[in-house]
Amino acid sequence: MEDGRNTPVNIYDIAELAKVSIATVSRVVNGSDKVSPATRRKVEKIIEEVGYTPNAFAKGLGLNTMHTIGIMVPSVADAFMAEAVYNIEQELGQYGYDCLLNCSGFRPEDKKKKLEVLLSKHVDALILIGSTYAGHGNDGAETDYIRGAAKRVPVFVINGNVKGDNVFVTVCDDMSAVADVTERLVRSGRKKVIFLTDSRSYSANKKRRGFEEALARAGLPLSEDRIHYVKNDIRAVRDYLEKNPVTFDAAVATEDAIAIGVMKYAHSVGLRVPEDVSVTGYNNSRMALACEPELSSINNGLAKMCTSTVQRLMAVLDGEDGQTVERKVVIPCAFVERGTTALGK
Amino acid sequence: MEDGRNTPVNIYDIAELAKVSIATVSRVVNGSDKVSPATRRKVEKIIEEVGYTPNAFAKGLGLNTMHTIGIMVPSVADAFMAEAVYNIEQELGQYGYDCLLNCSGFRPEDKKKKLEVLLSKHVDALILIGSTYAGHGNDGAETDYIRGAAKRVPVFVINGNVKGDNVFVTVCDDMSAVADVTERLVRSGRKKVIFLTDSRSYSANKKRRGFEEALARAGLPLSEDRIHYVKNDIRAVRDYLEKNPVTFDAAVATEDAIAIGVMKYAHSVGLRVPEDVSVTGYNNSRMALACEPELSSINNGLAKMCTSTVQRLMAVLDGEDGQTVERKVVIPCAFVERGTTALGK
DNA sequence: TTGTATGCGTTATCAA
DNA sequence: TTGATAACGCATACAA
Repeated sequence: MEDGRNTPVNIYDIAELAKVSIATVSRVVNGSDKVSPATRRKVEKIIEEVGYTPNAFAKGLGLNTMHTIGIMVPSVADAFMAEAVYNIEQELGQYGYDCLLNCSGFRPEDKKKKLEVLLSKHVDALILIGSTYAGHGNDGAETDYIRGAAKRVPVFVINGNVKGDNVFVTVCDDMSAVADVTERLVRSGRKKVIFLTDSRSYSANKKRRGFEEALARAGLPLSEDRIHYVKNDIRAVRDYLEKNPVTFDAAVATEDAIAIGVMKYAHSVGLRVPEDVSVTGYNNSRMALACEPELSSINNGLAKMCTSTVQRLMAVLDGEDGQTVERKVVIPCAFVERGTTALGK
Repeated sequence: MEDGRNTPVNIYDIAELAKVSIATVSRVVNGSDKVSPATRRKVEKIIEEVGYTPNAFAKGLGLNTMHTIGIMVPSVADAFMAEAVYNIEQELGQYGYDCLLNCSGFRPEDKKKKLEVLLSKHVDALILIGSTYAGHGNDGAETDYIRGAAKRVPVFVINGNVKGDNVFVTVCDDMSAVADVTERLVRSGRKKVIFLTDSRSYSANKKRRGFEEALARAGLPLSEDRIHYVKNDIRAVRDYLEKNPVTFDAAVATEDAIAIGVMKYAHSVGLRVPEDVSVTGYNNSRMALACEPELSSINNGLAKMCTSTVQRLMAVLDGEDGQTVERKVVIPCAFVERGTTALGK
């Protein structure tokens, strides 16, 4: 043991060296005011000298918390998820909580398994990010595993609607956002607006409904070739459109990458953006600034969703168990117009 | 307590209900083969009925590990960091380890503080991602805090070189990669290649040195206006070039976003890519596919760096303390040519 | 194969 | 202001 590391020094060692009881050491470490200045200094000196650090597991065992929140996302490599995790991590840090991160993928059995892993580590609460955890937005069997988890700790879902006791959700108003932008495209003179998405999740379905209602309000037919399910991948979307000829003069996409795929297609067949076709993306990611022209995109208020989630999480942990904390919060979206549309006011 | 949640059931409860000792319950839970099938079934039945889960803190206290690795990045909102975290999380999960994630920012005092937070949670090891943690790549005072942490647990640094006992590093061969691509640009007939970076980190300095050596080998002068320090932001780079007129026919950037900023500038002043100017990026991120034409970029072998890191981490935790595990691994980079260069073979 | 007893390192209660 | 001691819940060496 000459390398200096792995020197397990505990509260008894400190007590012995300082010639006090472990209770006094504990008081010093935790900043109790029931310690005389003299003994405090004495104990602090020893602690400093031997480099004592309290054992977090023992502390956790006694207090029944290690101030850790479990975060689950399908993949943190996705830009949207990454930003969500970043926001949440920063906010939780402010309150002295840390993040146990878990990437579950999209397969239901994996989600369940990973959720169990997180729970087994005795986290204080769970935050699930992404509409993939919400099934189709109801309280059906597909989200039973979330309600199961909520029997143990409070569960917060971002961007998905799940009903259940001890389950709190934060969503954005996707439907209105898509309806608004679709309506504005039509009013600006576009005759054939198409809708592209990569998912049938709760969130994607809300967007689709917004699109369909806007068409209905405008008295436009909802033909089959208005709706397209594609992969969330620039090249895949371009290839899809090249292989499946659809004529359109505006495209509403539920992901920025999909929108850029549309732009790539337009470029390859000689259509000008926005003169010949308008394109709108979703999430207002950094990618929206990478293409040319820059992509108009819907900002879904991610930062606000994260802030609200963490605030309510803290309220719940602070013991406001029950009705005082909002079960569901809806954040409005904002359309950020750039060069791929010309909607005017 | 009628809501079913927060029902603390421990090993003693199970033992009592199953009429066995806690040792037997423990054996069942941990899959020991020293249990008769009959008692196993009996105990499992009770566990199932009352929904018993072992307390992770108590387990951690006894075994002195909770199988958790601390991950530190400056910001997980950055695409490169996010992908690194994703890779690592997936790999660690295979070995039954979880990630405590911490975003430190770039300020030295914050890095130290956050590192302390991670250590205070009694993680089994630390992984620091990004050359920002490496200072200037030496063993100077600026990285003392890392060696300090390494006195407590093994520390793994990705993309940065730090010397120290119990410190393991994984880097990519940035210098060769930049030197190679610069050389090829010159050979393809470019007269004035410029270099753009956003940092003076260990990694950025290696890239700069590669650029300078390539110029030297080609017998080209290294005038001051060859090297440019800019912000890692598309618009900022475009604005910078518009305000600081430099003539160039090729640009080597240390981030994809910087390269795209150069493309935006070229577009705004009517320069064609790649006919008038060649542009190369770094990290081969998804953004490289978003611009038009698609961006040639250097793939820094992130996936391989992560794999190597986790493998060696496991080796160290498995008790191969010492010399058997490689202290430093260098991963080669690969140039991915797309539409912004025309280097040929 | 099963049970008993102890240690792991805290915090908190209660006396002094 | 300080100290002794009991939880906290588990794993495990040792005994039976």
